[in-house]
Amino acid sequence: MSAGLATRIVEGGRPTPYAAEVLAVVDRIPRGKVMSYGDVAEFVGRGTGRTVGAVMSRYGHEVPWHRVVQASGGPNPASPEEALRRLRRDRTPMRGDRVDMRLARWDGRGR
DNA sequence: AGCCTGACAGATA
DNA sequence: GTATCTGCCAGGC
Repeated sequence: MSAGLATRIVEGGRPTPYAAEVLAVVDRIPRGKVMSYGDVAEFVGRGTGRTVGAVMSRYGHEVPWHRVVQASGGPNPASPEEALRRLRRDRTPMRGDRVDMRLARWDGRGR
């Protein structure tokens, strides 16, 4: 069985330049705001939601990972319960178990 | 250089 | 609301 991208995206345990850019953006998302995987890719200027997800699966623990959500507002699929707790703690605008993207989406400005 | 794998997203039924 | 399908692209092999 071969390792997936999530475990292969790094080399020598160090983030690739792309991974570092993704992490830098995620690290700046303010409390109460979120970005979708696709939003992060767009903001970084390369990659797609999939590649951002690959970075998050390997390095999520180093940043406010719960603030990266699905475009639908759905929480992090790896730890949805914990993600929801943290989002509520952040006072993120929610609609049930989904983030209200209209109110909570961060445009990358400020901070 | 080519193939493969994804913590995605939009379109469609 | 759900289920499929298709395009996407970085990175490891």
